Formats: sequence, structure tokens, C-alpha cells
Amino acid sequence: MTDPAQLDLSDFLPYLLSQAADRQGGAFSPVYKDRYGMLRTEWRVVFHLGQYGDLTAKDVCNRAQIHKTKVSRAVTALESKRFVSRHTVVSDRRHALLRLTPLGRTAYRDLSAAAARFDEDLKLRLGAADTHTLKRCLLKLAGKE
Amino acid sequence: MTDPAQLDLSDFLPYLLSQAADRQGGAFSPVYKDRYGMLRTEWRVVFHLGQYGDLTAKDVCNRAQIHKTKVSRAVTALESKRFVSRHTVVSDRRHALLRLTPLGRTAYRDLSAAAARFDEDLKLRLGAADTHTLKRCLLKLAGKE
DNA sequence: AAATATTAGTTGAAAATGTAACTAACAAGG
DNA sequence: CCTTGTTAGTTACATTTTCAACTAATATTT
Repeated sequence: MTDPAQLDLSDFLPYLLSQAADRQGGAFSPVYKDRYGMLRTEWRVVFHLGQYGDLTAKDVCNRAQIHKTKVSRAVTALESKRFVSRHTVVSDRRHALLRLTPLGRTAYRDLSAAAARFDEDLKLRLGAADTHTLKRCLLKLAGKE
Repeated sequence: MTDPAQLDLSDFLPYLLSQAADRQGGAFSPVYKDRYGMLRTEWRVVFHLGQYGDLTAKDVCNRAQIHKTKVSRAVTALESKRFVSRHTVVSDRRHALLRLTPLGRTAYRDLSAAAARFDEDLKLRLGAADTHTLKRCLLKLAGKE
């Protein structure tokens, strides 16, 4: 019933990517979920603010390639959990800079340390050379080469 | 404001994986969406049935690592669109084998050919050697080594 | 064979997401 | 200024996903 003239499932890159992303994303999610009650998008916003300093929601959208409605909702949630505060820009009141609160910063440090360990672990499993190639390919496929 | 002692965002594998998966998955989705009005899970079910022949919903869940409720709803949709038919197993009436209809088989052939072209294209962009390493790594990360 | 446990699959309610329409603030042309 | 256009961000509504409870069929235990 199989059709060898066609593609092998385990050879289709979008499928492999999504399987690997689901699995690894799922393996990491308990860290931000259980420790801080964050959703994935919230954790990403925190990650970006921690890495790049204060950003507007728009900046986060552009850098992380997340839709503005998702970011908007994540920020609202992060604000109500006191991880992030908003600061309207006086010179253009359409913009609001997002800033980690002390609580948010603590969470960021903890989470990014956990992420670094997680990543280190994967590197050990894959080997340095393959990890390097893998990340280079993924950057390309993510459209950020 | 950045924190170099911590992890670089573009180095965190789960993040890279999800970015690459989103991008490539998004690039392929118009194919099954526009041509056959399928959702991603529906396309995956069709893909599995086309590749491995008749399977139960449970089989699809196991192979594709999709939750049973998602598969159940995808199958209902595929059935109403006449891509798939159900066949209760007489020896154990809890099971129902899923089978592509002629329409479903035609769709599968078309889609898997499109997928093969898509994949071939990516291979060209990444190069054969990197593609090979990439897929090997992804299989490992997907837990299917 | 009756009671209990498992397994396949479905369904309903709640949460999350996507799409489109919206508001508010600024910019630019007339 | 005053229409028109653009940009940042929110909100409303429809679609999807998730989680938990459920049904139906079979297996197991007593």
C-alpha cells in the first residue's frame, strides 16, 4: 500500500522540523510553565526583553516573528503577573516600551540559565560539530541567515 | 541591558527549531490548504495513510505523535470531505481502520509529490551534506533515532 | 458470570489562536 | 487646519486546541 515513488515521511523536512520542535519545545515548557505559570509566548517575550533590553511590542513582533495580537495578549498577562511594566513613550504616545520588573528580571535570569543548561545538554547529545551544522541550517530555514 | 553571561537567543535550540518549523511549515501549508481545504492534522493523517496503508486512529496517534482528540476530529473532517472512509474491525469493534478513498488517494499522490519537490528544493538550498546531517539530528531530537 | 479494569475513540467546555475590524496617535498633503 | 493615510496596539468573533469526562467494546479478575 506504500508508494515508494513518492516521498518518505521521515524525509520531509517540514514534518521532521515540527516533530523535533514539538518534542524539544515540550521538553522545555515545564520549566517556565511550572516555575512561573508562563505560556510559551510569554516566556518568549520575557526572553527578548531580558536579552535585548526594553522593547516595544512591535519590536518583539519583528524579532520573534510573533503576531501582534499574540504579543499583545502575552504582555497583558505578563503585566498582570508583575513580570513586565509598560512605559508610554512621551515623544510618540502610540509606542509603549516594555520593561522587565525586578520580578521579571529574576525570572529571566533563572529561565535563561535553565535554557542554557538545556541547550548544553542537547549539544552533548548531538556532538559539537553536528550541533553547529544543525544551528546553521535552522537559522537559514528560519529565514534569518 | 543584555546579559552575555546567559544564553544567546539565537543559540537556544528549541527556539530555533520552532522558528524554522513555523517558517517551513507555513511555507508548505498553502499546498494542502488551498488545493484540498485540509488542515495540517488532516494532511498528516492522509500522509500517514498514504505511506503506510490502512491504520487505526490509534496507530496514527502513535506514529505521528498527535493527540487522539486531534486525530479524531481530523478523521471526522476527512470523512465528511470524502478523503477517508472508516471500516470497523469485526474481530474487535472498538477499532476502526482508516482507508483513503480514491479521492483521498489522488490527493495524497498530488500532495506527496508536491512535498517531495518542496523537500528537494530545500535540499538544494542547504546542500546535500548539511541536509543529511540536519535530518539525522532532527530524527534524534524528535525521539525517533 | 458478575464486577472491575483497559482500550479505542468521541464529546463538551475552557483556553488559546488567527483574522479582521477597530481605536488612538501621529504624519503629510492640500 | 482638515481630510487622508499610516502606525501601534487592542478587541471581537470564529476556528482550533487542550483537558477531562464520557461511551462502547473487550479483557481480566474473582
